[in-house]
Amino acid sequence: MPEASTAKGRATRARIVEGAAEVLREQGVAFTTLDDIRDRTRTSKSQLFHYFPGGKDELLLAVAEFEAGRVLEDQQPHLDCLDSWESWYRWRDAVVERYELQNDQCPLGSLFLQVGRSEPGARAIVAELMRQWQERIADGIRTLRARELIPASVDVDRSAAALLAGVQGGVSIMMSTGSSAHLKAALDTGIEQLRSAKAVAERS
Amino acid sequence: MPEASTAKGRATRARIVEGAAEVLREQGVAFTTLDDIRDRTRTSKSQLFHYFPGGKDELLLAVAEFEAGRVLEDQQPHLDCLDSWESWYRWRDAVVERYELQNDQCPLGSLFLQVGRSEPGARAIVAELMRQWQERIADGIRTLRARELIPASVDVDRSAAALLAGVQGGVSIMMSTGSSAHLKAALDTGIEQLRSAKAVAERS
DNA sequence: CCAGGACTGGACTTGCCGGTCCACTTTCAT
DNA sequence: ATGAAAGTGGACCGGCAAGTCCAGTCCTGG
Repeated sequence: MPEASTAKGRATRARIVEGAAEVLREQGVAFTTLDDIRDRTRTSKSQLFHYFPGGKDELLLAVAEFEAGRVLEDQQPHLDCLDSWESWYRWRDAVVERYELQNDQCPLGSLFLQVGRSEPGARAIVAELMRQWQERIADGIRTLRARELIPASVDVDRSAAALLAGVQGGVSIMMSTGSSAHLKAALDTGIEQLRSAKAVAERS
Repeated sequence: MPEASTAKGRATRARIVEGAAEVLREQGVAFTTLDDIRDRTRTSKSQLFHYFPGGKDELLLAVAEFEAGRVLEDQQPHLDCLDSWESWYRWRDAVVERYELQNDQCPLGSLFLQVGRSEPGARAIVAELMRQWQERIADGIRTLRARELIPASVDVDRSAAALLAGVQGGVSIMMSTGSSAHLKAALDTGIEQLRSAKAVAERS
């Protein structure tokens, strides 16, 4: 993978990835051709193959990486300070809003399915995103525990895993139904479970 | 959509759908051609188009319907009697086992992404499956409430929605990571939340 | 037994789309 | 300034897979 060595080249490469991401979100991987991407990014076939010698697969992989980065970036500010119940609800709102905006397109999900089997790289990208995301949530839960908002008995990693699963499921259900009800339900019950953990612990 | 009018015809149609489902699970929609399906089902192009005049899309839709049916069928016995904590854990085990077996293939997910945008029918199938599935879970929760294992204050529909979201997310994460940890975490914390609801209610 | 429709086989067409090629222009180091 | 390397444009190729066609064969009812 020959990295572009001039400023112009790097700009073109970036333009391709971002433009491709747009088109892919709009049309879905299955219905997007290199020509669509070429049109959108005002480039030519040779440029596409110049920057991505591995062809479409390599380009899709780059887009997947790009999109994966954005997922966390968008939540960064909220994920960074999950230290009070209010902050957890702010995060909740941010997640819901983010996915409501890009109504029924989960760029990563579809990208993964397209490249998935052939490229182990795609799996790695998604797996790594999940790992980081979950770690951030776990950090937030640990903060709560440090502040004694929840008891020490809470299984941090399992709670984080469950919460993440709820978000993923909420999003994927939203894609077929168009409604964010499940996403909200998952987030709300997940947070409430944490909040109620103290009560449960104290009673026993 | 001319339904086959002879026994032989119906058998062939069924063979096509079931065989196509197999191939699709094995290779993924993106990498499956009509010829693959033709080979597997020992049929010919003309038969494929005879039974599915709408071409590949129509066939994929039929497969989606078939797969959707199986999802609920497989859980039917457990979903039907969610009346004790033990039964909930049996259901949990059944779900985990089911998805661990078909390791990294969510037939519906990928089918949806392929046909999705073009055919509103695909959305409808998935949405309907979700609706029914959630309703079954909600029924189970209502049973618990009727037996006073959980307090009346529990929001049945929201809890069911959250649980379903957790399952969906757990499955989709499993597809990229290969691990069922998230699915288990989501199911376990979901059920535990129900169990602890009584404690929380009594304390307040 | 014999029409007529249901069903089957597979060769053929068609168009799309990933990928290649090469001629050309721009950039930049010396 | 100049030539090599980087970057760009777009015509072209070739294969693949969806979809068509028609010539059959097999049921079924009368």
